[in-house]
Amino acid sequence: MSGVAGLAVRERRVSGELTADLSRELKRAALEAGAPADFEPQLERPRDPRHGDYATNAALILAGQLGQPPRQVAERIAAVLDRTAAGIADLSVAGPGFINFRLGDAAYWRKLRQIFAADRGYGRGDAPTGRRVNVEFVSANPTGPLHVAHGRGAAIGDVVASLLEWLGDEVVREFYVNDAGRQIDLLAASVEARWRQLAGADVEVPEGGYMGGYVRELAEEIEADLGREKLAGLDEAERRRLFGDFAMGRLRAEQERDLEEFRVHMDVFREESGLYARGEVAEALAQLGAAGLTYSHDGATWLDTIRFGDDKDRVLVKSDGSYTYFLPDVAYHADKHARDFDVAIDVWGADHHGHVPRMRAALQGLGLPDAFLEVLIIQLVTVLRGGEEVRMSKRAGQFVTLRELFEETGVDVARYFFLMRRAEVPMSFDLDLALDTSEANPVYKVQYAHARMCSVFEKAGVQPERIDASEAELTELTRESERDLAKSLLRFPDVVRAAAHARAPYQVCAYLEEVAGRVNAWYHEGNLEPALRVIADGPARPGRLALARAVQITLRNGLELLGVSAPPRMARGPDDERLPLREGMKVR
RNA sequence: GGCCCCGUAGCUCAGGUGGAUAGAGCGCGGGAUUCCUAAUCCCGAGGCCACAGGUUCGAGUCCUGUCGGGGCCA
Repeated sequence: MSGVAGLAVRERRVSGELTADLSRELKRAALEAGAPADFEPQLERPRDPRHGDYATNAALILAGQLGQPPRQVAERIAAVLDRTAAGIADLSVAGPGFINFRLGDAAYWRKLRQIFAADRGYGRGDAPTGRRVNVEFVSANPTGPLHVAHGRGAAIGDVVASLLEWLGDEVVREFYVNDAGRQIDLLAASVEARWRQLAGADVEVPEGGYMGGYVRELAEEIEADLGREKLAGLDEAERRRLFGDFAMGRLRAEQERDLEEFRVHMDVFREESGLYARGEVAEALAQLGAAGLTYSHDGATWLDTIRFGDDKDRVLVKSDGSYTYFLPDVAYHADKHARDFDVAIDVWGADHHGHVPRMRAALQGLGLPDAFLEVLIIQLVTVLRGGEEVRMSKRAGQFVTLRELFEETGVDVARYFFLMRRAEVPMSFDLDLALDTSEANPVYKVQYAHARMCSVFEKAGVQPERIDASEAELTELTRESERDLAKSLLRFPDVVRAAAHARAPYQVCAYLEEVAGRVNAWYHEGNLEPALRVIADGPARPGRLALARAVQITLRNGLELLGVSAPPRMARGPDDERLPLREGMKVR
């Protein structure tokens, strides 16, 4: 969506107090070198760390304006820059005209201490933004269990919501319940057909009906609950309605229970039937008509969406007088706006991406701001087992349910796997990898790095909450691995912000894996040289324990943001015991 | 036929507003531990960034077209 891309904040571009002095002095130097008064030099983190902690391409940009070679401009800026005031330890002009900076250690250690103070708040914004955001996701029809594709949307929607909360937005997690349409009638008819089959009747599930085994179970349940005689005594329409309500109620409860166990808590379940009952659907139709955007053709009522960029107009009311699914959807979004949200983020499956232009068009027709609606398209999920795709067919009622998936892999693994890929790329969920407890599995790598720090504190006999260190103590940390690790930890707030703006949880996963890698490399040095262990006695011990504490806080907060647990220890059985049941997952 | 997403190492994927020698994990080859839990770490091999043009001092990145994979709509 263009709205999303336009909002993207690049994490490589940096801001914040760590570089405040440098930014200020750099600008001063650039002005002295002849830059226009409104010139704002950009700092970025070089891809290659050997180029320094930060770099600026200011000279390359100014070269054109000044009519001088970039390197000459760079040299000039470098010459007039006050290195002490900028807090830099080192500077170089390189490549086509980049200026690279290395900060003095003091800046890092000063900043690291703030992690202890922030603790659970580390990574969160420090003030509410005042923005109200509605994140609508999953929104499965109440006609069957949630399947794996819902799981991907659930995990991503939930974490996008969390990311925005961390920024300081007020966020509502919402599930839209399509409880009023044709699908519900079909569900009722399907249950009824199964119910009649129970008595030996020779009837078929209707065309397009629901074939899954759960439909038969529902029929059995309703008969057990109410008794066959009572059901048989009802007139057909009434019985049909009863079946529909019963089935829907059960399925909705099951969906909600699955989500809760998947650690997704919805604040609001908004029902389509309520939109009708409150007259909001008719109201939306009237408003669009009053705005002169509808017309009659072939007995149907059409919405002129072409004028807002759709490729064809859309039907709102069919020639038989019934509404299309599109009209209540429009009313629903108007309802979100009426509930005072500043932004509505819809998480949709790939099969709905074609609906985006018409929805935007309709909302524009209602006078809503274009930026109100943001749509996140989640691409398909295929499940792989033994390298083979587990075939799913909705029509035949065959699919792997979300519950089956997370019961087999565990919620942590399932959530993390859904989160670690960009939403707009189709993903394959590799069950063999998910069930692998070795280094191949990134979830465990991150959790393990966290557990290691917990174990260190236990060994050291210190309470992590009490750990702090003076700047002087931190200055004892002189190893490259320690400096690298500290720098990674300090990026966390920037990573959260960038991931939030890009609506991209996967960036948090990538970051946590990077931190875990650096933690392990640092820790490992102690395996080779006992004097380098975190808990080894010596002048560096307080600083190392403090660094370990900062790691613990950062990884724990990062995992919490993803809804993944951060256990204090990782229990692992012997190799032959770590094979969960591969046949456990049924296709239902 | 129209529209959307994607094409980067054997596999799964990062690569930002065009910028320095294109990265990670897995897999593969080699090495490290009687360890503060090795669920780890270190080294190595492995690339016409699908293809062809264009814009630019500079293109994996922007533009056009072609091919290939997936999806949506008729």
